[in-house]
Amino acid sequence: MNQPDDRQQSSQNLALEAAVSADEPFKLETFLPYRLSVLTNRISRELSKLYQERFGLSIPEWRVMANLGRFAPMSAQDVAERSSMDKAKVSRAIASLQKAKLITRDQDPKDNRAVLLNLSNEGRRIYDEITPLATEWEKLLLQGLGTDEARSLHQIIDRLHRRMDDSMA
Amino acid sequence: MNQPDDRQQSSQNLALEAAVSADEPFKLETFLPYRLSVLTNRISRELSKLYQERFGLSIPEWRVMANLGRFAPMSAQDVAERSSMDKAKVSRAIASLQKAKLITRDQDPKDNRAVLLNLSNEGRRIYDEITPLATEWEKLLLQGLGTDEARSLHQIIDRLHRRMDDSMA
DNA sequence: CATTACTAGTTTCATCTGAAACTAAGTCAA
DNA sequence: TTGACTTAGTTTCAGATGAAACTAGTAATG
Repeated sequence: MNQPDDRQQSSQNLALEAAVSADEPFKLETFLPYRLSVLTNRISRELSKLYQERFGLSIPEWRVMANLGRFAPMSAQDVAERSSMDKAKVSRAIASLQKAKLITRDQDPKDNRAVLLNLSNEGRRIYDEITPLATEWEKLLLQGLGTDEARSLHQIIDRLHRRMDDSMA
Repeated sequence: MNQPDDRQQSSQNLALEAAVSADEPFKLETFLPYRLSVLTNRISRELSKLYQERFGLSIPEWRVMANLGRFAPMSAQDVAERSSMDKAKVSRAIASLQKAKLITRDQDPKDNRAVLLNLSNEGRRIYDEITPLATEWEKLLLQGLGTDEARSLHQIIDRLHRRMDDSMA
């Protein structure tokens, strides 16, 4: 009746276990990439309401604007790098932002392939409207943490990025 | 062409700004939801190679398997809740896993709408092959952090989830 | 029981997505 | 110069996505 379950052998049988926990069951609920992903998607979904519902901006569109608001003039390539979005996505976001007249697109005099992106006046107006809301939202979220933890989180993110740079890719 | 941009003051001026004032420019590069999203997408993309390239599993498919490996038998609904994926996505992942014979799908005797999901033998075999690799990968990633930081990160994730539960949605 | 409301899971639809092909422009080297 | 190579950005294509409609079964109320 009781089917033998040999997939997880009791550790007595395995005197020579490697230290690396081959017999420990995999715990999804503490698997960090998974946890990060669940949390982040949740946060993104919620936050995106802020600019989707009220301003009709998609996430990629908002990201382009957010980058331009801070670093314009930039090329599409610059935006893609800074935002970790692929260039097709950036290209599409740029196209629709231009159609909505929220950004301007001028030829780069130094490189005829490239394009100089800026927020339009209207784009800047919207940017100036969204950013305080975003900041406010973030502040609300971070009230779940102590300032030490918030700082710590930033540091951890830095370190994980560095780790990815070095050893994971 | 080049409009003067008086909204974004050159950063030298800002060293002494009051902490929270409304006139501080929005700093995308320290905006936490954005940073989390960039990092997480990067991690997910990289990690997913582990089960995509070698086992042909998509991210949703692997998530379903990971949940079943740990908590089966479960309904599709259970999986959706646990993994924070919407039910359509789960449904599609289940369909393709069943086609690949990696899971079994039985009627729940207590509720004819619901379905009892389990890993098949083959599914379990693959699960048992992937999980040590995933664990290993995670360990590699976490070598960027001290154990204190890793623990702290888990706690921070918990707190942010709680914060979302309470006040953000 | 009926009627109504709800839940599990699937399907449809319009949109979004990433990868790769593509166009056009710049660079390099002989 | 020319040709080979690289880069910026767009487009194409096949597949993935989320929202909402839908089907079928369950629960709650009278």
